[in-house]
Amino acid sequence: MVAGAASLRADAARNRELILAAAREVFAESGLDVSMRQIALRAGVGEPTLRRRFGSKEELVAEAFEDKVGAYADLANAALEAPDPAAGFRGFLEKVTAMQLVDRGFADVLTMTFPPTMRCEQHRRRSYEAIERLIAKAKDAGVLRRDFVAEDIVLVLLAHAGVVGGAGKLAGSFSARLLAFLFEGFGLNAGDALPPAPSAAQVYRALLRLHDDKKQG
Amino acid sequence: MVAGAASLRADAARNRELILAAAREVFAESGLDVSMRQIALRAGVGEPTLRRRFGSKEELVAEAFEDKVGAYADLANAALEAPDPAAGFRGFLEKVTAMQLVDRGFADVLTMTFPPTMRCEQHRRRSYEAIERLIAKAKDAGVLRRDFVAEDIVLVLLAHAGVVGGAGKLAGSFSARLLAFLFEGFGLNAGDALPPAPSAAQVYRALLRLHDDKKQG
DNA sequence: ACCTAAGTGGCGCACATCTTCCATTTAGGC
DNA sequence: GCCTAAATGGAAGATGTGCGCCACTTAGGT
Repeated sequence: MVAGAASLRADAARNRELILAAAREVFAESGLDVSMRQIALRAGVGEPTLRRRFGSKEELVAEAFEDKVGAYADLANAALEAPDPAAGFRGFLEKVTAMQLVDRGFADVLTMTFPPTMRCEQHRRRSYEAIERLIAKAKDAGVLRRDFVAEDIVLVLLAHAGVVGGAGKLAGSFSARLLAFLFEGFGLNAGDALPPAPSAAQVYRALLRLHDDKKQG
Repeated sequence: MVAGAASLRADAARNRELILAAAREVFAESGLDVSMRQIALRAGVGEPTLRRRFGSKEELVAEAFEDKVGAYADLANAALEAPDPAAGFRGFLEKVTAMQLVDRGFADVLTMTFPPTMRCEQHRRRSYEAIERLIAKAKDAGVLRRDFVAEDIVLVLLAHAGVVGGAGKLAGSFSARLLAFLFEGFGLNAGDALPPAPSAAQVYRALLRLHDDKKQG
């Protein structure tokens, strides 16, 4: 087979893909804190099989999200092509946070680092270079405050992950509002109107739901 | 005894306080995701004793943080007295986020809600009223954007909790920088310089450390 | 068709957590 | 000082998790 580990028997390779697909599903729904057993169950294979293919959860996570981290790096590079530096920079953050919004596992992956040998980490480094150039371009165009640094992107991803992880059904609403505040703080397109805020009752219910989740797991 | 549950034998009441003190310590260090056993161990009591006094972790958390949530509400009210509305509002958020910074458990507590009967929740409601007035005052003084709402405070607390929870040793640095960006986005004291950013290498190590933490537990 | 090695998963082990039961201990009114 | 009811924690059950053994199955070259 073209992909994956070298010289794997056909049925084994198929199971490997089943596992990766299942892992992507489960991680997206429930974040990275799921048991290997749940993933094996979803994939329809036994636990030992999962463990044989992926020695640790770290390996599984890295491989399951390799494509998405690659897409993340591609996004950063694509943003460099945008004619308007402000729109490019802003669009990049909007797209990335949207990915965090629909994949709780990916939100976590974006805020960790892997051993440098993994492809995931190489994508991350590739993205870093693009991001630095993206920032420089925006600064040169005068649309981004000059004391902004590439590490602030990590700050954004951490803050956004915290919001989407804790806001339950209001994640989308809070996400858009956080971005609006931050864009304003970054010096991008000053004076824009905020997206609508949730009501106090909605917030109360959303935080109560989060609380119930913690009780269960 | 004056405090706590009614008509508890002296030794039982003492153990109750030991448990609360231990819980505050452990929660502050490691967040709310610690086992009841660890808390019992730290308190020097058996698990069944802990469970008898506090039927669920929810109760224990609520009581352990009651004072801090009360202090939070007091902060909001005290901020109303500040002569400068901008400084009052800003100082409130700085103090609250500082509390999140030194107490990982409190950071989580601030972003959940409890059943309305608990004192914790009553403090939260008290704080909500003060915050609404604080916001109105700042808006009237023209130092806060008019589309800001009280629910955005929750947004700040969620985002900040995400940052301090995920940044490891860089929590302080990231915290200050996030606040600076948000204050700018809120329309407070425009044009301030940012606090210094961490280096790329520091960020890499901090996120690697977070990653190791996840591997362990 | 057959045979061998790769692949598989049921089963059991070790460990951590939450929960309950009950024999022992101890506080504090008398 | 005694005696009772309150309080305690060791021990054991139930569940969920990571891990390894080993007999069974099956792919795929011959």
